[in-house]
Amino acid sequence: MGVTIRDVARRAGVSVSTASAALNNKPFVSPETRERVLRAALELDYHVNRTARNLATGRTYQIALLIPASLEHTFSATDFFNRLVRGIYKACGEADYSLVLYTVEDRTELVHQMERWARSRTVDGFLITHPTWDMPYLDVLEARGLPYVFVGRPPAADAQGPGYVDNDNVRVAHDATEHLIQLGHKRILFINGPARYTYAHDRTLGYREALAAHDLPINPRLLVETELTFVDGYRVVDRLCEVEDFSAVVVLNPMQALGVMHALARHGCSVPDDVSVITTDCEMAQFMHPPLTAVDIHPYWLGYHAASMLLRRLGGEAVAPQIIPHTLVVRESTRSRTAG
Amino acid sequence: MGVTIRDVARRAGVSVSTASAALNNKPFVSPETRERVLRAALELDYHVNRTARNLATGRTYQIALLIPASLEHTFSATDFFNRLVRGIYKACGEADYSLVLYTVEDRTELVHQMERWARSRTVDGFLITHPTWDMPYLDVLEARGLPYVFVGRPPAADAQGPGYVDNDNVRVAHDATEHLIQLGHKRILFINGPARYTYAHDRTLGYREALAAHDLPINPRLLVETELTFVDGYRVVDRLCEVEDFSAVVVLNPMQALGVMHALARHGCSVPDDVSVITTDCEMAQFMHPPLTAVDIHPYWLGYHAASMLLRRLGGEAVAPQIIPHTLVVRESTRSRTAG
DNA sequence: TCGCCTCATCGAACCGGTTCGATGAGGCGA
DNA sequence: TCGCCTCATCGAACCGGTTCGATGAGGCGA
Repeated sequence: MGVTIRDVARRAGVSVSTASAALNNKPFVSPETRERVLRAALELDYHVNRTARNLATGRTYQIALLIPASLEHTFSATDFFNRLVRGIYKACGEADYSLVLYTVEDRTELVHQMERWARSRTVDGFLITHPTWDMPYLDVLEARGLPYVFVGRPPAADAQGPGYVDNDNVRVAHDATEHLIQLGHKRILFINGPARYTYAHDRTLGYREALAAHDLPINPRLLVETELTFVDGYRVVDRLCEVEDFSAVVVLNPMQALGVMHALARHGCSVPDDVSVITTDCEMAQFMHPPLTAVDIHPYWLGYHAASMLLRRLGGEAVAPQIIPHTLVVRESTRSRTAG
Repeated sequence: MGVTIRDVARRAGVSVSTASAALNNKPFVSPETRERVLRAALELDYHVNRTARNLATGRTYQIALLIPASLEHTFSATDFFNRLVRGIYKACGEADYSLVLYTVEDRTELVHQMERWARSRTVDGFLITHPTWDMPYLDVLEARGLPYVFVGRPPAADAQGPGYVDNDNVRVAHDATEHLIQLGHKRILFINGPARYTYAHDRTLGYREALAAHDLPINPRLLVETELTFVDGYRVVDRLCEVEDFSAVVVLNPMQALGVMHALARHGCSVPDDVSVITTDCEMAQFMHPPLTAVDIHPYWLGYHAASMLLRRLGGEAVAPQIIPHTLVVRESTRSRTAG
């Protein structure tokens, strides 16, 4: 069945250790010997047994993507996860790494499960999305010396910490808000994600900064934190429509945005005639009625660079945080306050 | 760093082979010895090194999910892929298997890439979605003796073949069409997926059967095969609106359906007042204007049972094809032809 | 009491690589 | 010509498990 390195060595007339050295491009192998070994490998259709190599080197050439269970349903309806995974996959493929998927149904099980994953040594490192302020399972990774990189800014984002790739979420929220202010909007509802995510903190900051820069008052009742589902977005607008006055909504999650659109429609508010709406981009956004103005946070590149960063760390390199630029895509859901 | 089975054996005062036997629940170990070994393992916090076990047993306890590249963008916008993966993941977790993601950007590279995957022996078996009539890369798997299971009916679906899990696509299309016929529709546009997928063949059959059962004529111009994107759905309706007369559309893919909805809107056709539309279910469907009537094909269970089947095959069991029942979810996009 | 059988345990080989100290051929300078 | 140095190659150990034939203690019947 299997051609082993011993077969290759025999055919090339060298020892196993020399064959190994030749196949791994060690510098001290003579050109003729290397040539002979490589030809023998080719003739025998030899390919390294990864399991054996893993055991000998102590590395698995696999990384895990850890998906917080609480996001499973959120992921379902938007393409953030898919674009992220494609980026990660691309980076892994380039380095001949495999991508393993890890998730856990019950968040309270996460520390326990993380211990099992860490002990099993199935992967060389972890990619962790949506960092929160409290991540007790990181202790497990630290204790076992398993590297990890965040997609999103971790709580303690110092240069010494683990690497991360993120958008500048202060500016993401700032630019979305600024876009509406430029259109003449003054009362802007900001629907944020749950406070447990670090990005929610940053986005609140960006929203406040944009308003402050134009000397606009901040109405705390127009600053709402809620979960990331359709129903949560719907409820916020449904509740505030009657009691608060606003002409625009910043809702930087597509599922929430969908809920917002429906609540507005139910209350007889037309988008963008009565209320402008801006969200983060997903494939669906361009097909909505009306097509949604959005900030594209480029999940593919978040994934690609996060994976690349983790692979560099596995190679022993020091890494610095990396910021992926976002872009504003103006479509038809935002309109000048004074016009039509 | 690592506690090995030799440490456990020493502490328990037995040989390594006895320790291994005890830890693996072999029947010939005496109860007292087993007890001593397990206690030693617990005290030392021993856990098997999977890589070493893999090398010794020749198994990796990992399976791969192969995603056809051509579907990447389709997956992005619907939750089929996410639900499928969650089901697969669940089954893997129960058996302590890991899930590895495989895809390839360029379909012509697939055979070549499959050879690399097969040779690397990173996984014990493959889960393959969206089988087509021609899958040359299967020869690679056969040659290497790597088991695989399909999500979807393979071309030669005999009992001896590899296992598969699928909906009954004849009935899926039949039931969708029948639902419209029951509402009084007679001219029903059927937008199918590309003919290269086996399911497209089955669904055409179901559509034809439903019409035939009610002695309704089949207009070949109302039977269209096209790719699975928004634009494809849009184009079909955009083209046919002017030249063909139909009062309902069966479009069993959410992205195509979205395109259909937009094309109908652009041509001034109201759903469901002028045209009824039925699709396959995704989270988005319930949030559309109007909420879409849909056939739920239960991707979670497709994934769960396909993975379970593959794991059973890896355990040496023979497996039989399995059909996941679909369910009709009536919402507001289908309406009686004579009413309102 | 002796011989045989059963069965729990053991030791060594093995899975297929990598690593590292030892070896020895060849070239150089004196 | 001799001794030393360089460097390509080699052999053995190792990674951490599993497997399988060998072993030997204990119990049984004659």
